[in-house]
Amino acid sequence: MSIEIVPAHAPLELERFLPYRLSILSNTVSQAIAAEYQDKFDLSMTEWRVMTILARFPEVSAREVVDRSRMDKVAVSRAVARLVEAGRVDKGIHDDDKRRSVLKLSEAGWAIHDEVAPRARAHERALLAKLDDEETAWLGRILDKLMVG
Amino acid sequence: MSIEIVPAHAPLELERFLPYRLSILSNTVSQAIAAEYQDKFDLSMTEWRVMTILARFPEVSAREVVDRSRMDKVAVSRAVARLVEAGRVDKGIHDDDKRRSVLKLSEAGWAIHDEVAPRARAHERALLAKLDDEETAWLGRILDKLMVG
DNA sequence: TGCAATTGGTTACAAGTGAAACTATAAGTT
DNA sequence: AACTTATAGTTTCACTTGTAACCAATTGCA
Repeated sequence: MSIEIVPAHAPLELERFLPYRLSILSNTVSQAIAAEYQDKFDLSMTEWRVMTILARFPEVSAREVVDRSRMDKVAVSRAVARLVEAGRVDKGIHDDDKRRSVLKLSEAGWAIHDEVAPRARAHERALLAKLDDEETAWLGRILDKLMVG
Repeated sequence: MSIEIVPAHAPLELERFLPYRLSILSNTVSQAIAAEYQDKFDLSMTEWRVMTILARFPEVSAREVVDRSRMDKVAVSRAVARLVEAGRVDKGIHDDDKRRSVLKLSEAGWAIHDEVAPRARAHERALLAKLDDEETAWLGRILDKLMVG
């Protein structure tokens, strides 16, 4: 006959706890990528993300950047201000709505983008290199499912 | 005959970019869990993580908390200070090494732990409920592989 | 034993961040 | 048109966070 031992408190095992593992993994990867541009270009992660949005969707407003990036409104405002200040983003005013900004990368902005983007992709490849094709495929599908709802 | 258009800049597609997706997913999940304790117990995420470590490994030093949690030394120091201040952690000094702290949850700390831990686990379950058993198994293995090296 | 190097932990300062208040423009209502 | 409401974006203030400097106890070693 076995005696079942009921633990008094049932602590979480942090290192097996999915949200924690996701957090560690995500931070590790993001910081490795950020290291590619933070020192070299004096660029924050928020600024870099704004730049990637502007690279894909030129001439958008700050609002659209917020919508597309899940970043905070204030964070975007500040990132844009710094990017404009540094001459990396050109900022105009929308013709039909004077509240709206019209943002796009400047030449200098594109130059940075074109240097950083391949390095970012290289990090993604390095990460995926740890997986075989089957695992990579599963990961894609699983993330899709986890991210809905 | 098809004309191949070579994009001038090859921008990242943020929403398919693995590091970005991990970041969004991780933040969404972590914030949902944090919502369980931040307002109710005035507890930061760092403090909660320290508490989970102390729940599993009573009588450890701050150094051990750092080692086990991948958190920053200063962050842990501050979290512990607040937890002690709030009467949730008891802090002693190691017998053989007077630099070392000896930390453990107080009664009040355990009470909070025992209330929050099941809610945290419920979030994990809710997340995994989006996956079937096969996907869950793959996810575990994949995270293991991604997190080594 | 004495002194430099190391380690556990805290403090100080600067930079980053979020919530709320604010400005300016636009849209809707009567 | 006059007035309320909503939206785009910025600023302010309090709080958090990260880096580096720091203090005190311990270890290594000449």
